[in-house]
Amino acid sequence: MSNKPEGPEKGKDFIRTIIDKDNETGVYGGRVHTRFPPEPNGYLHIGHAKSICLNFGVARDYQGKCNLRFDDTNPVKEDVEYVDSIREDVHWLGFDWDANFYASDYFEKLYFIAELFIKMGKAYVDHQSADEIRANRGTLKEPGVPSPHRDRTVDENLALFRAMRAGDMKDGECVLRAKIDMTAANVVMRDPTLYRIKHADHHRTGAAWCIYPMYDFTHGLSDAIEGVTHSLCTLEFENNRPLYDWCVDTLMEGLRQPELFGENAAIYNELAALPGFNQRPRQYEFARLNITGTVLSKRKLIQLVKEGHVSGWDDPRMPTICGFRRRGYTPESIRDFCERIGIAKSDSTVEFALLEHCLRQDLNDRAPRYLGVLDPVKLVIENYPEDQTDEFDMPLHPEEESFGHRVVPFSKELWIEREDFMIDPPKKFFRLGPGREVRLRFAYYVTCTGYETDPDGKVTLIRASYDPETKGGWSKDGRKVKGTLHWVSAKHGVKAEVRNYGNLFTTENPNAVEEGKTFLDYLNPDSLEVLDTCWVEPALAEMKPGTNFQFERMGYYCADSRDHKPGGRLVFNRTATLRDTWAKIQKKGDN
RNA sequence: UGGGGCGUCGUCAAGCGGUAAGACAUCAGGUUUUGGUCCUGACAUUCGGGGGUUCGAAUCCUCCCGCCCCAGCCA
Repeated sequence: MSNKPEGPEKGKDFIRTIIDKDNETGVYGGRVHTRFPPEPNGYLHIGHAKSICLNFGVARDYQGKCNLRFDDTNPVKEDVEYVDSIREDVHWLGFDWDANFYASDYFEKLYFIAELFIKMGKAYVDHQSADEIRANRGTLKEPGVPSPHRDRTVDENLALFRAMRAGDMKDGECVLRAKIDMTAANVVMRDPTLYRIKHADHHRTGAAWCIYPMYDFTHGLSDAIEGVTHSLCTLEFENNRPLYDWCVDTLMEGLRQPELFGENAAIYNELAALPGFNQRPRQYEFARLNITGTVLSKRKLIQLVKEGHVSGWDDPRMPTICGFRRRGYTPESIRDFCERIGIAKSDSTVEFALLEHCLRQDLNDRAPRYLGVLDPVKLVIENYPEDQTDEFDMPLHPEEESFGHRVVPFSKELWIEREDFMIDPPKKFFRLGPGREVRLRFAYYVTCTGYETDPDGKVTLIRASYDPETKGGWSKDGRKVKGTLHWVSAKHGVKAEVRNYGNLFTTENPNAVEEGKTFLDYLNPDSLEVLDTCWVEPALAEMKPGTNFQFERMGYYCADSRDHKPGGRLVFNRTATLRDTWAKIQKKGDN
């Protein structure tokens, strides 16, 4: 299809450029292996989608592999609820892992690697309190001071570490630390903690362990064990890369010293035989995703859920994958978005409008069209016979005939949108007003002959006459109308609840808040609008939960996956509005 | 001079010494039985700033400025 001239591919991100280079030099023998490594301590959000699309996308582009690996090294924060949701969300996004591992799968191996480090004189047990360790770590500008336990003998350290594992010590009594450099300019390298004691049940390993490895120790080694080649993470881990390398390098060095293996030779030989130790993984960092108008930090999302500011992780206003799913976003639109934003190293905030564009582009192609009146006012066609009914065959998609048709009944009394009528309309208003003629979509031309109001001046009923010669919405005489309105037959319409969602926050950047305020002070009190007097065409009564469609002229909607019941209560979520140039014109007029 | 990163259109983002891609947004038109879609056009003489190297610099050197990350027994 593409007949572009050859040459260096344009627009490739820096990571793929690195991989190209690696493939040229053959460091990994052409292998490309990535992993998506979430901690199961919360639900995935759109920021994770960026990482997922990158990691799985790279594997796909290079015929490589991508693992799903749960970084489950902190049992007190993690739960199976989260691992289940993460697996579901990754699948829903359209990706499948070559293997699903857990860091906890490696607890035994990691433990022996820690022992190896001790035997190499590269790790020691420190009995300083957490406070003492912090105090002795120094500051960003001053070096740290060595622990008084830093020079314990190998035998002493080994005995202590084994006692840690055996459960002989209480939480916090001591830790295993890497012996690196207390004066390192990079604070991460000042004898980082490798293992801590937690007498806590783990969601997978139960009570088997009371010591748990730290992220920095676990991550690179897990990558190496799995044969990962390119370990992609976000920018805030740049400072951790030297430690990542230190752990992998130290292990490789240790594996070259069989005299240290002792009775655990089997496990060390197994490790040495893994591809990850001949072709060691490298970490690369890219900028995490920020989107205008929302928050993407786990802490804040948890707060929104726990404090009840939203109905749950899958509240359609949430930037979580399950929130977007329930809102009606398609996986295709999210993937398209992730491709368009690119991968780079500069901190950036993408406009929400881009995501919405991707969504609309996808839904325009695939959403069937229906008629629904959300804020109804009655329209009576005075010259239309009382007991007559027309049945209009209407296409489900304006451009794509393959969507087929459905039949929509029409009768004397109809519901139309309240905002489609004005008693005293301005010149650019193309809709209904006294004496004006408009088209009822796919039905007839009607002319407004009168209206009624209540004492407050609110329109309660509109009268009109129709032209029988315009059946189907065409006029044989070539007469044109400026406006086309959607409608629902009052006699045949079905009642529905519509939930319109707006921005969760009132500010573009809820992360940058005024002094003394929190992001919660910017919650939009009007982010959810529930309309429970809507009338929709009969065909929608049997719609399956989760189905995307468009209410013509109103927006993209989907049947709610929790509350919508075919044949029963109908609940529709607004996924997105249509682009609205009329609203723009109005706004201009106001100013 | 604590260390590590980053600065190209309003927002993302290509570009890697040969004379500023693309997308979103915005604006102006056209088509239209959705004020939708679609189509057309406009939109960085300039790449954080100053010097320098070069026939030629967003790309190389240098100084300066701004922003982000790091002192968890979190990830």
